[in-house]
Amino acid sequence: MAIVDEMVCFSLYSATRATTRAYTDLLAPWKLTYTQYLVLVILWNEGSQPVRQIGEMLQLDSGTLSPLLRRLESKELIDRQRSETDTRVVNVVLTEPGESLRKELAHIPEQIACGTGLPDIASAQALVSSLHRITDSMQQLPLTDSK
Amino acid sequence: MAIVDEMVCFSLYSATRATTRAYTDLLAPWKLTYTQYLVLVILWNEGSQPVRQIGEMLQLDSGTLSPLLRRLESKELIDRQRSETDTRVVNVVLTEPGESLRKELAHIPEQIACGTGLPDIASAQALVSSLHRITDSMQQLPLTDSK
DNA sequence: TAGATTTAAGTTGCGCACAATTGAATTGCG
DNA sequence: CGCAATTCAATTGTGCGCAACTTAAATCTA
Repeated sequence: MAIVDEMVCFSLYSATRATTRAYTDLLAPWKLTYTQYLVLVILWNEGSQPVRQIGEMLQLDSGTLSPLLRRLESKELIDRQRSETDTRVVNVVLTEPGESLRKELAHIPEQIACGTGLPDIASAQALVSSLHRITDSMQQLPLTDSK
Repeated sequence: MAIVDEMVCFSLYSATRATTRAYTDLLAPWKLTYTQYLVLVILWNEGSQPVRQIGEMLQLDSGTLSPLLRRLESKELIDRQRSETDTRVVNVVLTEPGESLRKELAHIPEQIACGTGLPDIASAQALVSSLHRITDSMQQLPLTDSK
């Protein structure tokens, strides 16, 4: 293997940047980034969530999320409400404009669907499960620090 | 489709970050990033290249490459030599330490190979071609700006 | 050949990704 | 109960990715 695997990683890297650019273009009229969009998708689908939950779903830490949420807040798409039962926790809540953005952005999944160029659902699902396997197995790398 | 496709993009995004983290861990003893490693791989395999060529191969512009090359230069792994025939062009050349790093990092592709968890070359190649298709088709998105 | 266009590399600025640290609050345990 | 350990969010600092712009040089063209 070896060379092929470096190709796997590089083509992953390329494909991700290409899709992120596509989202960037689609989201440009709203000046949203792909990651900001992902947070909104979570809130639309799952309702209000603590920062920690969002971080768990997206595998992002507060170092990424805190400033990102600040930006969404300054766009008035979300509110941050400190929990009363546990004041360490900050709950992220959609504002009314954030809620109504859902319909406005409803066209995006479809556009991305075309963008992938995948022929059918089956091949998309096959790809997804293949990618999940890589993600899992990469996360379990032993780190046999070899120097 | 729609939801599945957002899943394709998100699992791409996750898999890429997982592999990048794996490279980061493997490269930590040398304090190199994945992108810096990619530049070195190009130089090892293709020899000295102008910045523009490297950018074409990695699909990165000078806004990313210039500071990255500066860092590789300050580590004394590369030299930047302005072309004599066309003084706009800067040729990136491996130094002796940069050259010899090749053997020192020869274990990495294998480690990554294990990390992917892919069963055989055939499935790796299938994945790569699937990813290439996505990259190409994403890059050709019409951008029918819909607002 | 002179001037316009194009090209190469660099710079600036912004946002994400992530490691490391901080500070405050809660939980667990003796 | 009281203190140590843990948890949550935020902050700081570094590097990448990319858009927009700058500068200098080469090329094209009238």
